[in-house]
Amino acid sequence: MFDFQLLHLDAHSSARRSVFSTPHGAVQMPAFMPVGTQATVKGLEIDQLRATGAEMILSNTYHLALRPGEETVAALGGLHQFMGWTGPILTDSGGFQVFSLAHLIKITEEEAVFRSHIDGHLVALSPERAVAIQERLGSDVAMALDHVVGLPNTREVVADAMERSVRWARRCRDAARRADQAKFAIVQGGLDTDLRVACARQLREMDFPGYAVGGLSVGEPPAEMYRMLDVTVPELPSDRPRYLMGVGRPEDLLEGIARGIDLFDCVMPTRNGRNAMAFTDRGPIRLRNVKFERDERPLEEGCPCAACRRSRGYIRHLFMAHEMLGPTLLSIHNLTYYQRLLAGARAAIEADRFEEYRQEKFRGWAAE
RNA sequence: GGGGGGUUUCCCGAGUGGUCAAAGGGGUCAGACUGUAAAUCUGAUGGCAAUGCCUUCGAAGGUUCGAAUCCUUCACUCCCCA
Repeated sequence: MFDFQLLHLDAHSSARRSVFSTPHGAVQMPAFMPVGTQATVKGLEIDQLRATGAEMILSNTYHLALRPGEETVAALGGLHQFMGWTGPILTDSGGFQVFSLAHLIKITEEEAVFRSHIDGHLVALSPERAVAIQERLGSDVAMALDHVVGLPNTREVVADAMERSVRWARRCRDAARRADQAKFAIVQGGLDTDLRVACARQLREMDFPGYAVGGLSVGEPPAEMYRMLDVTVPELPSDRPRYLMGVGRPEDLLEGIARGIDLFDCVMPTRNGRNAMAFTDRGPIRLRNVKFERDERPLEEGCPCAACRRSRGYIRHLFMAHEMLGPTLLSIHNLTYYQRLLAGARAAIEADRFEEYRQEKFRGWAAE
C-alpha cells in the first residue's frame, strides 16, 4: 500500500530522486508539501492548489481535533473528501503545537495537556490519542506525537524531550490500527550531535515506514540546522522517505536535498505570500514597496502561474487596496515557485548535476 | 438680521498656560515571518549641519518668564432662530 522507490542517487551529493506511493497516489521526491493546517491551504481553492504542481499536502491534528473535531471530519467522509483534495495528505501530530502553544499546556509522561486557544477548555493529547485522531481524519501519513523544545536550550531539557519523543513514538507505532495510514517517527535532539544520533538510532530500531527530522528552524542559525542534518540523515534508513519538518526558505530546501532529505513542508510560501512577499530566482521581493508601483513586469519572467499573468504594479495595487486577491495570487505564485524549484532539483539529480543547480540558484538569490 | 459652534502636524481627531513636535486612529514608508492562534506583527512618519537647533496647531496683533491653549481684530466654515 505504501512504497518508497529510489530512482537515482546524485553522483556528487547525497541528493536522491525517489517516488513515494500512497493510497491516494504517488509523490515525486524530493517534494514540497504546502501547509493546510485547518483543512485548507489558506486562500486557495483546490484546483488552484493543484495547479501549483503540489502532489501532497500537510494538515494538522491539533487544529482539526479542536475544530471541527475528528468525528465531524469522519462524518463528512474523512479529510480527503472533507476538503476536496484527492491526493496524498500528511497530518502533523500536534507536536509542534506543544511547542508553539507551550504556555497553554502541561506535559507529563502520559500526555500533553493543552488549553484550547479557541475557548480555553482543557484538551489532552497522548500518543495514542494523536494516532486515533489521525486515523479518524484518514490522512495517508500520520506523524508520531513528539516533544519539540525551543532552541537554544539546556542539554537536560533537550535530552528529556528527545527521550520522551522516542517513548511516545513507540506508543504511536503500537497504537496504529489502520494499514492504509503510514506512521512516521520524528527525530529530536536539538542542536546536540550525540542526542540526534542516539534518537535516530533508537527510532530506526522501531522500523517506521518513514522518518522525519523535527525541532529545527526554531530560532537557531541555518548553519546549525545543516550541521544537524549532516549527522542525522546518515543514521536514517536509506530505503525510507526522510522528511525535514517545517523547512523552509528556498535555500534551506536545496541544502536539505543535498544532504539526503526527500520531503519538506513550510508555511513560508503561503504566509509570506499573504504578507506581500514573492519568491523569485532573484531573491524575495516585497510587493508593497513603492518601487513596484508602476512595474509592468511579472513577478518572475517565464513563470506559468496565474499571478504572473499580471504586472507587479497590479499586485502591489491589490495589496495596497487590501483586496483578497492579492494574498491569493502571491500564495499561488510562491507555491508554484517552490514546486518549480523542486521539479528543477529532481531533474538535476537525475542528470547528476544537482550541485550545479544549487550553485546556480544561490547565485541568482544573491544577485539583488 | 439675531444667537451659538468650529478651524491642530498627509487625513480624521485628542489636547484649554509649562511635563507639546503635540495622544489615538487612518494613510504612507520600511522591516520581520521556517511541522500556521498570523490576509499578522514591529518600527518610522515637520525640517536639519540632529544627546541640540529651527519651523508648525486658520491669519495678524497682544497678555505672560512661558501660548495649540488666554485676549483683540480679521478670514473661512457649520448649526439654530428670523
